[in-house]
Amino acid sequence: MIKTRNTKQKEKIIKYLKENKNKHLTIQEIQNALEDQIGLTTIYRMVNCLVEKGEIIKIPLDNKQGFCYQYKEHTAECESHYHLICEECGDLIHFKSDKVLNIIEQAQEDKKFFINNEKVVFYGKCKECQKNNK
Amino acid sequence: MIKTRNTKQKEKIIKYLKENKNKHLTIQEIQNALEDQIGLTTIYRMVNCLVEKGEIIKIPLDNKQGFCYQYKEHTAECESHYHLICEECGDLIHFKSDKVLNIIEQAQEDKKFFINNEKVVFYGKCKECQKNNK
DNA sequence: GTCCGTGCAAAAGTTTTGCATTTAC
DNA sequence: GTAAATGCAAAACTTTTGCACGGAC
Repeated sequence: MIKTRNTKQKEKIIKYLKENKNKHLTIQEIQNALEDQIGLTTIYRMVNCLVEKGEIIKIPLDNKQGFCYQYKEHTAECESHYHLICEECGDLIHFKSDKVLNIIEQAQEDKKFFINNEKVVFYGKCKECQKNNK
Repeated sequence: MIKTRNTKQKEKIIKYLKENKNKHLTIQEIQNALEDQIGLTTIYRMVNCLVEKGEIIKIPLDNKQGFCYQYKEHTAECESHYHLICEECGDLIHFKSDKVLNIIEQAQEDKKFFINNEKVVFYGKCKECQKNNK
């Protein structure tokens, strides 16, 4: 499914994703943000197309079913950021560490597995949730 | 939802999970494996209860909706294993690396985020799928 | 004019909930 | 006997599919 034509819907979805490169958006959030109600079907199709083309990443949510999406960052500033997802509140935090690169190399050597550098996820408990239930 | 009573269903589900500590099972796989058809509802409730009690982990699947579950390993042999999930075929591979511990410490320091050592996921492409589409 | 993209409705898949029945204690 | 666990049916939710219509080219 490769979308080649320029449509108003396509433009608006991509514009919104680009304006929110630092956020991880669910399909619902994308639809709610776009005032002139674009059909869910269209958003799903567009987003899946962008995932296939490698322009955005798809991250599974932990505490509920579904996924969130994020435009890939190509600036130096946001390079090599990883994801911390709180198992309790579902919050998604960016995390930078050059140590992950070593692991990526090791997986390549040990298992011949190619790790997608943009999609490394650590689940656990965020600062706030740690406070709340102790 | 705290299950306290001992029932046949509970016993069988836990027995099966324990016997398959090295596997990541979906709800469907658990149901199919247990000959005397235990209701899906019961399996969902039991599994969620075990997740809450911290006896098993819940890992989101990448290429389709849903989750898989695995009994926590407490033996030295399986300690500190992490997960490689193929974005293409959905295969889940175990991976050991002591380098992850450094990252866990760093997340604690930088972000005050407590990473669940049993739930570290690297998405990417497995050996076979790398071969298949080049 | 052709055919791709959209959006509605419907379907498919996963997980949760309500409720009557069964079972553990 | 009481309260908890089970399991069916139905609901809730997310995602996909079929199909007719509209718009891009």
